[in-house]
Amino acid sequence: MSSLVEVARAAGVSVSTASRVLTGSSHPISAKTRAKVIAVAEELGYSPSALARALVSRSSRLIGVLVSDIVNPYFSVIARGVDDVTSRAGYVTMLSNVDRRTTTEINRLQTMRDYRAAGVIFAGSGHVDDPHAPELAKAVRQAQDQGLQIMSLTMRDIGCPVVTADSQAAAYAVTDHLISLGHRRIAFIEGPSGMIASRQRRDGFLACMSDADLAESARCHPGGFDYEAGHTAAMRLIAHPPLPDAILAANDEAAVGALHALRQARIDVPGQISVAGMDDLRVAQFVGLTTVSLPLYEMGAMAARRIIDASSGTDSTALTVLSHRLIPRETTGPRQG
Amino acid sequence: MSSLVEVARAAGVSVSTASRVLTGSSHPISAKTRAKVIAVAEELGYSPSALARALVSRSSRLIGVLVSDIVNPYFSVIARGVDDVTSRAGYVTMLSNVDRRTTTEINRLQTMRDYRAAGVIFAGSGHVDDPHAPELAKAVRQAQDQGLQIMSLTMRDIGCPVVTADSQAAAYAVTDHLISLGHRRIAFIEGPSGMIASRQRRDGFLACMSDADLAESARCHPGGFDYEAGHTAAMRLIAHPPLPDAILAANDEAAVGALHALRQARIDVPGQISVAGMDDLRVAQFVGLTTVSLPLYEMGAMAARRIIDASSGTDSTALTVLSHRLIPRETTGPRQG
DNA sequence: TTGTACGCGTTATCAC
DNA sequence: GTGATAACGCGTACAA
Repeated sequence: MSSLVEVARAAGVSVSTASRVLTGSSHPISAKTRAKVIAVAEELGYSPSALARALVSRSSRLIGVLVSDIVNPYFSVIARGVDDVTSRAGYVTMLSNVDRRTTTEINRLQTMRDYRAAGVIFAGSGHVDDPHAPELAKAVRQAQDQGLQIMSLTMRDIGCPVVTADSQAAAYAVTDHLISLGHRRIAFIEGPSGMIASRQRRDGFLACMSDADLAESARCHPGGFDYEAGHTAAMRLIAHPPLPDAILAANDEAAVGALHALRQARIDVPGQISVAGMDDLRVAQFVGLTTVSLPLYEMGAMAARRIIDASSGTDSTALTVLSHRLIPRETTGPRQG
Repeated sequence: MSSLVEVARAAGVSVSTASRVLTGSSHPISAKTRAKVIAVAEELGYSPSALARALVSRSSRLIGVLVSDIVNPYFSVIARGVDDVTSRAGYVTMLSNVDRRTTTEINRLQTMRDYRAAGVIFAGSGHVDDPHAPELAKAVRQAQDQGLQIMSLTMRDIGCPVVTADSQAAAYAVTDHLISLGHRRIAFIEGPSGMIASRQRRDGFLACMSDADLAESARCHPGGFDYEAGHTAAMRLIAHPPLPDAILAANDEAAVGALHALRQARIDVPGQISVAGMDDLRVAQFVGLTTVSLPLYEMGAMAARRIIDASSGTDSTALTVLSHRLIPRETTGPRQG
């Protein structure tokens, strides 16, 4: 309700003096007036308009994060990483669900640009051969021209710095783990078709199989990133024997779906077949799923940190790859017989 | 980069005219100039400053939501409900994790007030006998005085409209379901101590037991809202036979923890013991957990809707209670023997 | 150490 | 139909 002028008037000082006190400026102020101003501000319940502040400083302390769906734990962990950094720095996190739609991403980026966000983080992966990609790239460029720091958490050609995990290498690592356990015929349940993330994970799987001279016994099956997809894919595998030695799903949730399908069919895991996933989300812990941990929290946190630091001058690297880690648990074991 | 003045200048018109065109005002404008302005704006990549706009209109199109932890699916579903409504209305969602700390809530509310948010939604439950409650209430009042719409998704005395579910009644409903299956000795694994939400759920359980003349065989055990808490509590139950007829956990995640503890101990569910939870989150579907569905998405969506509507005059009800629904699944069954 | 005055980008009021 | 101009609330040179 009360503005700086009102505080100043009530304290019997000029706006500049009040401003200097309230912003904690280094400008010298007598202890008397400082105390007076602070007291009055407190009494009037003064709330500095971040809007006006941003208007004059040409950049707000707002940081946007674009996720596919915040209900997906993959993204909520990222969002948490972002928010922990932003709020600790006095920034505010703006969240938007884009449901993997590039046009929605463009829209939301535009909106956040309208608010003169300090930066925007693209958390989701793009589509392979996305017809809207150029349009997105253009929107990104415009935003950058206006001073926004854009960051992506996946490899996609939108012309901005990237903080990511090497998901191909991660897929390679779990696959290698399965092979080292003696498994040869390994089925890969793919992610949603057309997503860059899906392709990377599959490529990692195939690369590892190929390097182990097992290209022949690698099988890729259509799937998705959710429980149902994993469940369905596993059901199909069960329906067409022989069962593979192991199943690797493109992410944990699908792996859990597959796991349950196997258990429902009374197939022993890891006795008869091993199962592994990717991401190491909470659900993987719950069911004791072997997986590979991706630095999701750190990706969000680091991207946010970059944006904040960039505002104060530091220049950011174009590509940062954070490391993953294999997490062997109880759903994988040595090959029997 | 380019402001309204620049667009106006480049189009050879006044700022007012440019503004009228770009805001889609009803003010009459010649088709010629309109087209010209639009073309120029497009070419210059004009992005209207939502900041300046909010400054003059004294309210932004920002809506804040305060959650305990966005990684907790309970809250991410709420956040999704909020964001679906806000973004469809051209608003932006601000997200903040407060880790159940009232002082943090106050801080974040303050920050969102600084941005002249249209409203702020408190998603988390408060603490019983919270010493900071008065301070929060005061902060809420100040925010309201400034025009912010404050909403709470739980019953807590902070002086704002509430959109919630009757969690006590929900707990009553699952308990009743267990009783109707013939169970008598029912153990309740409580939520985190000191939370209002925990108390409500326990009260619902106790009320139902009492109404069924089973107050004597009701047992409450300390627990929490997470997997580990449920797991630990169940382990303790297992260590001290006899086992109860059924276990009700304060939420789904704890119930899943308990479920796994039982399975690890080779105790058949629901053969030897029934297990139920509350919330009906995704994990409950996965494991076939009997639970009660709370309208979390709807709560978030409706609260957001209220805020947006209130900005355009409609007055909001003080208390709205959305309905829950019992979801019987495979972890509960009739009492044996 | 304190005060004055301008500009940030819009919208809205009023005049032409 | 169109165009000045005054707010909105703040930071900040510049002056005193």
